[in-house]
Amino acid sequence: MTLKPTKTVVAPANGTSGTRAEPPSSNRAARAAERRQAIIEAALEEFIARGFAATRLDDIAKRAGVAKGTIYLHFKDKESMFEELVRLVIVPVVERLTKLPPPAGSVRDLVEVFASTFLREVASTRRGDLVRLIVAEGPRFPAVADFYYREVVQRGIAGMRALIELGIARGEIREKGLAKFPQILVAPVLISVIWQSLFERHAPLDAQAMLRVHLDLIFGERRTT
Amino acid sequence: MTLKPTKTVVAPANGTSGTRAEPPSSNRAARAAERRQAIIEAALEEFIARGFAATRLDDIAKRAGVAKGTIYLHFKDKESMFEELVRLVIVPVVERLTKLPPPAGSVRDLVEVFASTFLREVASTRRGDLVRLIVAEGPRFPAVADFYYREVVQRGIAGMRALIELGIARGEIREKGLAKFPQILVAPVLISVIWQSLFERHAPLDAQAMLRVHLDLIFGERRTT
Amino acid sequence: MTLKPTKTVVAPANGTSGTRAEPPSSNRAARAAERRQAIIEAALEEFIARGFAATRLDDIAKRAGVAKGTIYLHFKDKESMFEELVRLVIVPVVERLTKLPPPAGSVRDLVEVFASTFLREVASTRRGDLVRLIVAEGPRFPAVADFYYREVVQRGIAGMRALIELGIARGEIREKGLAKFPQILVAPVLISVIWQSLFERHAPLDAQAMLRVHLDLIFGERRTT
Amino acid sequence: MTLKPTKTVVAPANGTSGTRAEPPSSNRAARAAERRQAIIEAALEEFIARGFAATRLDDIAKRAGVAKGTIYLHFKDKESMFEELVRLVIVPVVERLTKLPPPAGSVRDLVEVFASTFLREVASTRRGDLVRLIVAEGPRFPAVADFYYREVVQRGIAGMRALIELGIARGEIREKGLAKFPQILVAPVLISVIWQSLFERHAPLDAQAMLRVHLDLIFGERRTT
DNA sequence: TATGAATGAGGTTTCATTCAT
DNA sequence: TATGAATGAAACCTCATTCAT
Repeated sequence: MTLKPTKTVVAPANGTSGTRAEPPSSNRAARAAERRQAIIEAALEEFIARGFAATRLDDIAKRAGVAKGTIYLHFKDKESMFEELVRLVIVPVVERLTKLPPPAGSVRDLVEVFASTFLREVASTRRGDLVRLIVAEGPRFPAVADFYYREVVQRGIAGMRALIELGIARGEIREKGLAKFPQILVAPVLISVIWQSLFERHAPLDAQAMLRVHLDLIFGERRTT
Repeated sequence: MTLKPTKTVVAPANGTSGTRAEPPSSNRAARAAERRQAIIEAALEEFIARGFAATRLDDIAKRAGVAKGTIYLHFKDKESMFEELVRLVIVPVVERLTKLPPPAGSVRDLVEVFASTFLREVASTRRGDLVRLIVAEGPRFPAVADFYYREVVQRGIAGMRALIELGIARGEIREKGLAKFPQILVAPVLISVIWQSLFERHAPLDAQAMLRVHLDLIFGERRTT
Repeated sequence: MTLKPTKTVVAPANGTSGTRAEPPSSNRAARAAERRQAIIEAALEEFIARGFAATRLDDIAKRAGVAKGTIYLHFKDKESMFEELVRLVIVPVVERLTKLPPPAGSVRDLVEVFASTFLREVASTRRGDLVRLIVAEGPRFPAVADFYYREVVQRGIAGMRALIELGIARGEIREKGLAKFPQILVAPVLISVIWQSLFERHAPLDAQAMLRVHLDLIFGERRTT
Repeated sequence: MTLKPTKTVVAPANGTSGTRAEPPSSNRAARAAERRQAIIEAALEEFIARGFAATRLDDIAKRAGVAKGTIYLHFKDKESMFEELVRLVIVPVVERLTKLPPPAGSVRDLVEVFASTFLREVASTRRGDLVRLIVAEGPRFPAVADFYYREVVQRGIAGMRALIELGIARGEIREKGLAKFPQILVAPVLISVIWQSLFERHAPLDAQAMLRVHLDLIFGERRTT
């Protein structure tokens, strides 16, 4: 449950840090941090691809380019690796989103910018699959579901609700009941994420377009596109 | 929870229940069908509770009250049992839903009846978890995802689209873009299902109420409650 | 801690039970019991030869002629196998010893018969090594030490004390303090057991002769050898 | 196998404790010897507490306050560390005991002083557990058993035998057979050591008192306490 | 048809040992 | 000399699958 703040290893003076498989970087601590990062990324890929139970630590190690034992220098066991992983990936996303919008312009613009950013940065990336992973494993990992609820869902709902109430107050939103169910606002975004994972090859979905239609429903049709 | 379309197992009239000391049914074929049904139900419970990989055939057998070997008399292996299971559970639901609506009254009424039925019969039952199970395991079981897409999603989308177009034609629905994204119509329902599984203990969600608000968005506020 | 009374599988009607590696005996239960017995014997050998930690379940399985998994059909894990093993081996020995002596003749004769029996049946057999095993692993297996104390040591001490007091009352034993330390009576026996395990190849020890000298010390020299 | 009493580690008189910030000793050699001693003590504790196989070098290192790698600067590997350890601990004890008694007074006094000293210095200290450790690991470490036999047992037996023969010659000991089995003389001491390790919490044993009773058996009851 | 004991491949985890720093 | 991150062989244990009864 402790958060292990990713060992904010300040990139060593030489600029050669960063991407994987780099030649031996400056000091030991930095190399360790690199390995850790490689493990995290590899684990995320594997967990997303196979789910928790079907993921083999062997594969994670191989993908990360480390020995199996090395994983245990960074994580207590498979289970806590999974839980910590979710935190490690979610936290920076949440941080970015919370400090995002300089609240200017109409509520609709605000929502649209926000949702578009989310779609761009989450829905169509590995992090989108993470959402599906949480949906999939949540019931078996209450700690993960709890964390996700507290850090993402609850805050998200609260933020949406504030926006909706602002919209209602300003007359941008007609449907007053919406304030009770901010989930409706983000429903299509979640649908997009899941759709991409499961049905993209059957029928691609233009998430951005769908989002605009949804916002039209809420805010009324746009005059100027 | 009991699913049994199979209920056509009405005990045939012969009294030859003889061979051993079993209480309920009569001939071998019937007993086999019963066992099969028990296995299906047990497997569904277990798969939903733990996911595919973490489910043990041992537990399924125990829950079904049969020996482990018996499972292999009915299913080739764990994987095909899972795939077949999804079909077995989905098919009757789809059948029921397709022959549902005596198409009378307004489109909104139609949608509302339909969605309410769905919420009642699916979202708040074991079958709701099945949806989450498919979301969870879909990527590892393309056959399942494909089947689900063909049988449920595609038809559902088509049906929704027809309804939406009818609504637009009749003037009940203003937002014409909706016909391109019928997903929006069902988005809150899916949200409900997922919410129940993951966050119910944090914050219960009144799915029916949320649905009404959503329909208000689409059809305009109801005059008479 | 439960004792699992060795599944007193009454030897099947045919006399072909018993020693290992027998061709498939009558019924399944019997075969299972045979396997169980083979595992117990193999485990005892291995634990004695290597100690708890250094013993590999793989080797036990190999020696017992079963697959690794089979062990887990009979024992929860390595640790409880070890603990149960000690019980399984000790119980019958204790039973035999407790119902042993038809109390006739002098105390010395009684003690000598008893101790000789013990030396013959325990000290110079695999069961002697078991004593050393318990000495070795006792501190890490309090449950084993406790069981051994309750079942063997405490009873043994009590029995010895009764004998000693009888000897004192009859005038066979002069040293009255002995009743407070019955351990002295059995000390040479234990020494023998340990000596055999460790130093036999350096200098063999005639346990029976040593025992006689020790008894001479206690009861006074024998008139007739 | 090298023996290094090393206790010549008296800090040399130079004050050049400089290089880093260590409190106690002065030059490199001295610091190394200190570390070595710390490792030895830590290892002894751990081996006694857990046995050879279950002891982790990690724990030894931690307890000794050195890094894991440092151990390998002093010992070839775990196994030879164990063997060397036994020697290192036993040698000084043997030395002390061999040069102990200025042989004066009765044989009984001699034996009593000797055994009491042993009980005080060995049986009730960490070194007592070492005896149990040797009993436990002896069969797997012939080198250890051999060494122990040569250095301790053989000498001890010889010494005891000499004393016993002296006692017999002087008429202090009646039982002539004792000379053939000096083991009897020390049996209660060994019993004490083992008893302390295994059963002390069940029933404490007054080793000194037991020893006196035993000596009374051999030498006849004491007239004057 | 039904059983469940038996199997053994394969997974997670530990830990003695090495080696670049 | 000392470190401790990294390794990977090897241990324990699980569980899908088989097959004699």
